Amino acid sequence: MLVEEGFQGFSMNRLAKVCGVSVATLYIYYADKDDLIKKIGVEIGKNFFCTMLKDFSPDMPFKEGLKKQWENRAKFALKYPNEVACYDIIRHSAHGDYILSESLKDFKTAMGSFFHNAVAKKELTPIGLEVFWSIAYGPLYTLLRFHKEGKSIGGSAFKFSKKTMEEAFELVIKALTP
Amino acid sequence: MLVEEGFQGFSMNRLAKVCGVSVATLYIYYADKDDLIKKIGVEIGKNFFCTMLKDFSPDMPFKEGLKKQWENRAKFALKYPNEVACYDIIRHSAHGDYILSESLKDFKTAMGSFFHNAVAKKELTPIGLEVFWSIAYGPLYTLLRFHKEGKSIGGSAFKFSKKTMEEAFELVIKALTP
DNA sequence: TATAAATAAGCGAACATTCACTTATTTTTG
DNA sequence: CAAAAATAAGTGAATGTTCGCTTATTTATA
Repeated sequence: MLVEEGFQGFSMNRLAKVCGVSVATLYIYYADKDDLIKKIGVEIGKNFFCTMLKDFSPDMPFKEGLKKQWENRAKFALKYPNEVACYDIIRHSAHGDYILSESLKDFKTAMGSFFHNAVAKKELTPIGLEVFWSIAYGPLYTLLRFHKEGKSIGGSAFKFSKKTMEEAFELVIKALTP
Repeated sequence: MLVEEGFQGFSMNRLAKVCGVSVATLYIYYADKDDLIKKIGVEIGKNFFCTMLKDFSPDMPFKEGLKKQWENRAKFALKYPNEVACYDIIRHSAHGDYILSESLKDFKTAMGSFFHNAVAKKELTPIGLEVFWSIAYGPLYTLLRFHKEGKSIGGSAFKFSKKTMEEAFELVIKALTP
């Protein structure tokens, strides 16, 4: 409902009707509407970041590790487009901060280590953490947004593919490695 | 109101009260709530993309042209944070597609020319348009999002600066130029 | 030019509907 | 049969929207 109709079309009464349960039943499992939204957001976020770290270790060689993260991220986006879209909506709502801080908890430590390891091993140009992040993931996120919207800049049709991803990935590596 | 309280806290009656007019007056100028939101979104979007093209020409040398776009984009984000945040909220609502297609109309032609010119002049590695866009602007957008949220990955405080922007920009140029 | 007619702009109060949430009752389960 | 789970049927408050009416400005008429 959130994805298809946005926050405006999302209400407890309508949700209950669609689910085939009474409104009151919702309030057995969730304290209130905010609680429900938060819990959905956190649940998606947990899965999201858990998937991101699959077969990944902060000790991996930089290029290999980043590639794995791109693959995991892309796989999740393609497999669960609704969940991703829903997460995006909730993150852009008033609960955004809470959701993010809650779901990033485990993820951020792993990423911090990965970054510092790579710099120490001289596999990564020493730059600010934010700049690193923006170059390393910004392009991927942009491509996935194009895919979600079904079209790229200019309105022409676009579909995310392994080939597109690898083309972008090589350029990112070119930018980040000494 | 949209920025400070989100879609949930935004109603026609409250808007009218804050504006110091009657609710009925709003309906003289806007057909309904959706119409009002759309028109605000399109207005911001038009300004947004107009600013992006200030002092820019598709014939400029690639590096110079891209730098100008980065500067224009960053300047707008820092000067009108509320407008940008509002635009972001509306774009993530049910009206997102309409707003985007409406405000991108003029912008996309200029960007297409810029891209093709640069490839023809061999100032830009020949790649897919979407890959180009993702590398060229993805990092900037990511940095501006960090700035808006006031913190970067991991929760540490972050403030967008010219220095940060230039560090990222040089890496993007490194990735995109032959 | 003075006055009447027409139009534009705005308003408060009300409309039906929907909202998040609750209570009192019934059904299911162990 | 007792506890837990689910429900139907509400609650008042808030929602988007409209109605009948007033005030201010412009245009047309005598």
